[in-house]
Amino acid sequence: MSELKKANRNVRKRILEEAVRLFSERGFDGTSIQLIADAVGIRKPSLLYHFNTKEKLRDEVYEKLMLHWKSELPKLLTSDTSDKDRFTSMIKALVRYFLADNHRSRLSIREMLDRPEIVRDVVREQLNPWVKLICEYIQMGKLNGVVRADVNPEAFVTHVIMLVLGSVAVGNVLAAMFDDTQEQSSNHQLESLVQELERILRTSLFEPQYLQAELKPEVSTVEK
Amino acid sequence: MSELKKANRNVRKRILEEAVRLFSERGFDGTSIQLIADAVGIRKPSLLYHFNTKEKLRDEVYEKLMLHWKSELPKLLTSDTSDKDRFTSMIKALVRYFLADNHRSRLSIREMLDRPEIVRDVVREQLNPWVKLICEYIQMGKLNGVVRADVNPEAFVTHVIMLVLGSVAVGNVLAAMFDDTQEQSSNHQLESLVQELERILRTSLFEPQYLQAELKPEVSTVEK
DNA sequence: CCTACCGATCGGTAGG
DNA sequence: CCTACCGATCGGTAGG
Repeated sequence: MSELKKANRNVRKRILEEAVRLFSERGFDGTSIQLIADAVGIRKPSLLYHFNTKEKLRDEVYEKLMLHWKSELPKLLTSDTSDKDRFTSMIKALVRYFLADNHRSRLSIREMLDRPEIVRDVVREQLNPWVKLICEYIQMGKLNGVVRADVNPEAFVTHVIMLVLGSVAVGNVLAAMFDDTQEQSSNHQLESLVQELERILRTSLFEPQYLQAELKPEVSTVEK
Repeated sequence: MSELKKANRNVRKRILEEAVRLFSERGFDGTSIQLIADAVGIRKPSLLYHFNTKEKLRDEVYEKLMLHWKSELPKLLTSDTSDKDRFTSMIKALVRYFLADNHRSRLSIREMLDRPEIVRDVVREQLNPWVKLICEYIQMGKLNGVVRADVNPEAFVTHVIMLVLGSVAVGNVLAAMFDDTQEQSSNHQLESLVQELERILRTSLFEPQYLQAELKPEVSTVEK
């Protein structure tokens, strides 16, 4: 019996993996459960045994996305480093997370486009306290003179997330504007995109005198 | 006969309008031609008389998106203002265009996610010369000492587009992170988002001594 | 611009 | 986890 349960859990896991991949590549409406079942190597009704409806599958896919931050944000924000380092490591964590698997960023953006009201509610309920804490740190940075006085903390944080998500999800599509030859190694493109992203954020957040290399690029862990 | 043609063109136009709206809200795969026909107030086969297939309709929707920049970019870039003003007015034009109708930004992002290879090719063919010109201006700005020496022109321009698209398309979804009460006027949210966007770009592009208010916010024309 | 109609595929169920 | 099957909807065509 425990054998069966373990086997079931493995199939469940594989269904979720293929769903993540296909939803991110083709969108929810562009992906039939038949297609997911084929990718896993099972029949459609078997998939529906694990996830009663297509909606349930979607919900679980996105739940997994949020779960990471619900557990990670508290850790990042309660570490006892200086404000400046804390903010820096926040951005690094963001970049690292989405860079490790670019399905995650595409999935996030698609969900914001497809179900804006639902994402609004989830984001508000789950992220609000942590994100407000970040803003308080930025405010403290202003008082310290580390952070520029004209920064709008809420809007700034929003743009940080937007830039990271955007760079990973569609960065190399937009960067094609500059290819005059054929497509070059998109990995190098993404790397310089992330480097410039960090420069932009660093420069626009901190007062000039604190502008040494707080945000060293660290893009070695590009994968998949 | 000319009466008929005029009537036909009006229906065609209305089909395109509803397609733009529905594709941007629900995505291509999430929008049936039946749904579009209903919105226009005609039958499905009538829609297919104007656009032989659903793909043709999609193509024309996105062609309209590109056409604007193919005609606008040359004008913006050949105006004889200073480099600094030129770059500033570029960003203003970007913001104004996408702010005027947020379907445009959602549509653009969706297409980048759904058909990355096709968008790559279109973007490379249509935008490459103009976007490279922008980079040359930034390079000149570096030599003048107006632009910061550590700017990566290509990556910077990519991020500019990403920030504008992202802010208009999903800005108020992300900004919900900060609502602790109910949803506040999302118009005000978007306004401060754009203002911070311009601050970030200005600060990270120009050398400090050229940092007066080149990019005055100008968000009064929010519509739809 | 319409009615009438098509095969294919959609998400999902019955029953084992 | 499977076979067999369901009604509904998909994009599209014939013909006027």
